[in-house]
Amino acid sequence: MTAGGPGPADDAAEPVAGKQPTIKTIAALAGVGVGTVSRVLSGRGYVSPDTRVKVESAVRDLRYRPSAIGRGLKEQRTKNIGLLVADVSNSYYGDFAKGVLAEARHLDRHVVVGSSDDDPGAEREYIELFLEQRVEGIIAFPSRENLAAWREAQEMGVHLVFADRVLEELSVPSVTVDNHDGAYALTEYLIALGHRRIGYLGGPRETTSGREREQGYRDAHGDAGIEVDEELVVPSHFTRRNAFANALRILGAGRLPTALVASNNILGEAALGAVRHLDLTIPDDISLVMFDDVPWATLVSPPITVVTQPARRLGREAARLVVRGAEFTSSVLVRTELVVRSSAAPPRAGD
Amino acid sequence: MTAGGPGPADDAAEPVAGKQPTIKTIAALAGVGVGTVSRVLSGRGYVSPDTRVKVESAVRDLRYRPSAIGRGLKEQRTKNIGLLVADVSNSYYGDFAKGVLAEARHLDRHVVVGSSDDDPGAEREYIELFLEQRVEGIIAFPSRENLAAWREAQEMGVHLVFADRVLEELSVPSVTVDNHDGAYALTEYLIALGHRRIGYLGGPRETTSGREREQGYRDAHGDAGIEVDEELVVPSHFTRRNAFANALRILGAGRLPTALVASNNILGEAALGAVRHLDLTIPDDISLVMFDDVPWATLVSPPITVVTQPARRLGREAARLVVRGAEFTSSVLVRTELVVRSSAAPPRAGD
DNA sequence: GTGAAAGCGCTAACAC
DNA sequence: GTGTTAGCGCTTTCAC
Repeated sequence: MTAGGPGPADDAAEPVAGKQPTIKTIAALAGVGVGTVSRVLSGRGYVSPDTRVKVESAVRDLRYRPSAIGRGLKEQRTKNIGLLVADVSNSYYGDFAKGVLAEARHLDRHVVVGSSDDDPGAEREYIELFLEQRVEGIIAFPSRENLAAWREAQEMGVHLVFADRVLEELSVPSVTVDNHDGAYALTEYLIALGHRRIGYLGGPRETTSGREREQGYRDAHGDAGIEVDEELVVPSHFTRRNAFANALRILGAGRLPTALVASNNILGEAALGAVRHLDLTIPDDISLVMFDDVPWATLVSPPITVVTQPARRLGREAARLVVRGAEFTSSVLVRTELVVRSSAAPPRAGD
Repeated sequence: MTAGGPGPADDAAEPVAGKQPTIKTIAALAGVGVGTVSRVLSGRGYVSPDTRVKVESAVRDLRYRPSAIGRGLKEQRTKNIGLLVADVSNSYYGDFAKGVLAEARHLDRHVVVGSSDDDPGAEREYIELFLEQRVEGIIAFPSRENLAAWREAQEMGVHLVFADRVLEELSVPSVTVDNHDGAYALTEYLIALGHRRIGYLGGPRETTSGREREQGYRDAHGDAGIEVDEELVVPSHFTRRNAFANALRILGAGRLPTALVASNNILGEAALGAVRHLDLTIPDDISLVMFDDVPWATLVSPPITVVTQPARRLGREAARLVVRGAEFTSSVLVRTELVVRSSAAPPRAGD
């Protein structure tokens, strides 16, 4: 730092591979006690300017970095938070993670990430791991299969924040969008265009978000006095293969629906793929709308009408809540927004 | 575990919020010494079956989880590795991260993630943070601005693995694709179709990958005896706004190129957006090919011809290398693969 | 104002 | 076989 540029040799103060200086090393070099070094570093307590300078220069010379492990042991907690998503490569989770990371950095926290691939076993392992790491909190898209594990984590005093869905048995703060509202808006929009046979490619009914969205779809029908054709309502897992097969199933129903609602980005991708596969034209043969405003929604033609979830913002909120150790009552619920583009049109006469 | 189901009260053995049992607690409950508990848990050394049972049951009763902090302090290292990407929400990095996480889990490692947004300052902070955390290794997409910091990390004995690009001054193992080859294949393919005015929307020339890809584009021209029109070669940062502006710049050049190569997914997205913005038709008005086989490449019409990078596999390899503490000479270089779809066609007669 | 020392949870060396 | 103990790096209390 003093000389500017990577000058080859100052003295004998070069750090050696694998041997990191400890606070004791610094104390010795500065000719003071370890307590003093600690005081200088933390800024707590008084040190004479003279001593301070000596310590600081020793710190620089040896490129000393206090060990988070040593500190963590003493303070009985880390500044780490665990983030558990279903699939890091899904851009929705990616956006969410981005929000978490940004806020975490801001709050001087570090994020250990797990990707469970929707496998409850993997989820469980990650919970266990986070607990062993003594993380300060965990942000997760939880599955009910691990209810007991989540409860235990909570009882151990780990701050929990759930995202997207909720486990009703547990009083855990959450960040979610208004799922019912979003699905309702999408469906209502299609109904207003004149559609009466609307397919619904939904998420698993095991999650609250899956159920809420489906209910939104159903309520939009009910409020318009339209009956839902159960053949057109298909819950699906979020794997690409599964989603594609289920999309085909809807499109292969007795009579082709005139419109289709996909309840997240993976399902939307599958729906679009299936539509293409069957050589159908959007919106002439079928209208398509979906949850999540992914980058490709405006790249395809026609651009897709969507309901957006502010994933990044939800991530930021989650990080804030988890660090604060917020109560259940501080849960964040944000509204979705309908973005109308060109993938839906009135059904053809005769349909 | 014994009773199955979350039975309300066994005894007084319920864990209390915030107070986690330590090895000493277990030892006391089992009526043995802490060393014995440690031996049972680690499986090293002998313990009588009798004692083992007592310890194990105490562990279960108290839901004891050994503290990674305590262990880390003693063993002078953690099982954490740092992963530093430019943008977690970019699906390329997401895929890469997925590979890293999968392999890390397999190797019993945990991953602390940072997202630098291509900001060298943020990158530096993350390096610092990883070092304080005493991570075992770091996987990163490095920027040359932090050469000194990376060197220092290496000197401290932290295992480094670079991805995508390389810092030539440092002898660090890397996982990369054959950048030159990929860009060459893309360009050569266009030339074979008859194109002579091919635009190139590339990455920053500061990175080795940016330079190598551009050189591939140039060499394909050279080998075909075609001169490159410098006006058509535009390096760009990977921000969406920047990329879009640069794409427009190429498409607004003196004479419209008949084809365009985008050197990664963000640039491809921008290129496609710009093409749409100008109301050009692919491939009639212009052919478009790109690096990275993103999900949307087959969702748009016509589907885009790409060169694929096996991001997930690269992530796995990176994790393996970093845990092994591999040498520079174990660097992994994988070939790209040209996937021909329908976004390129011979130029129109007269162009 | 500063040094010495205890103790956080764990492992490993050593004594029994 | 098993208990005891030292010590990992740090913070903090308590004498001086």
